[in-house]
Amino acid sequence: MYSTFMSATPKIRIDLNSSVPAYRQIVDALRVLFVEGRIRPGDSLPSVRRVALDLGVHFNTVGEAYRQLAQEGWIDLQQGKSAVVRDRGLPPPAPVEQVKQFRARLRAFVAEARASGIAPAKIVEELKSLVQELLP
Amino acid sequence: MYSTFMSATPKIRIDLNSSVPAYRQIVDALRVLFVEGRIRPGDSLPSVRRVALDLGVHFNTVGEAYRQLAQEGWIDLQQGKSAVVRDRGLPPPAPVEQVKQFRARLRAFVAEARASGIAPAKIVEELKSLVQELLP
DNA sequence: ACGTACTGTACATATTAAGTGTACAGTCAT
DNA sequence: ATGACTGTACACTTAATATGTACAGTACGT
Repeated sequence: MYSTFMSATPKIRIDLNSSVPAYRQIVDALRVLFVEGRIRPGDSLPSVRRVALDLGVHFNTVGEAYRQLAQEGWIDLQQGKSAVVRDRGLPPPAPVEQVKQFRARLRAFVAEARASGIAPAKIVEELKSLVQELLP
Repeated sequence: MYSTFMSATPKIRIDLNSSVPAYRQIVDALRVLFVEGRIRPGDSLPSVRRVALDLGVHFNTVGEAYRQLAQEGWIDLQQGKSAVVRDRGLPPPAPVEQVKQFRARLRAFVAEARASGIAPAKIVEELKSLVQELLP
């Protein structure tokens, strides 16, 4: 029988000094891997204790992140088994209100970057790079 | 004597149901106005009570936002006077580490948008729009 | 069948962050 | 001086986050 394994334990990094809570950083980091296809349906995630050890947080913190991801439809959780990535079809199209909110938050984000001294040229570079990845 | 006045009270909007705290939403919204030059050095901000009333929060919450902005060098605060926007030269160039962090957070942000059902085309549109504003 | 070692989970507690209420102190115009 | 406006300080409540500990399901070897 083939063993279920993860395509190399995904390495994520969080900043314990950040003002954004650890469990949300974990959710964000894993969601990036899902969206970008670096972890795929059928793969399983490392255990909450393993991740907790790697990141330096309590395993319940990771558990909360996993539950959040389950609620978003990214993974299936079942007690005793490891968390497995699930095939989450296309999400329903977002309402316009949410698009507006996205625009506002994006602006705030870029403004913060500019304010912190990141050169506009650098920012443009990053934005363009993302555009490239999204187009094809 | 000329009255000190704000170039039309800047209207900002926050989401009281959001998971990001109100005072930080206020900081973010005002910083956008500063960075984009919609509020300029010499202008004064509406009082903490005025803003609080508009947004539906307590004035101490606004006060905390103002103090944060003062610390970032955007405004001068003095008891008894209204908050006045200050000329904050160019920020010192950000270290590479911070640029990396910007990239990561930007990715997380876009991933969240995609996951929530915002069409990639829409996202690209917004990104390009920002690039346009940053280039000239 | 049983034990062992691994999964995620539930819940009480501790800690920290965020928001509020109220009183205060400075500025300015009248 | 007085009144009406500024921001501020601090005690307090509430909510969010993180942890500690005990539990329950699953897989696998014996």
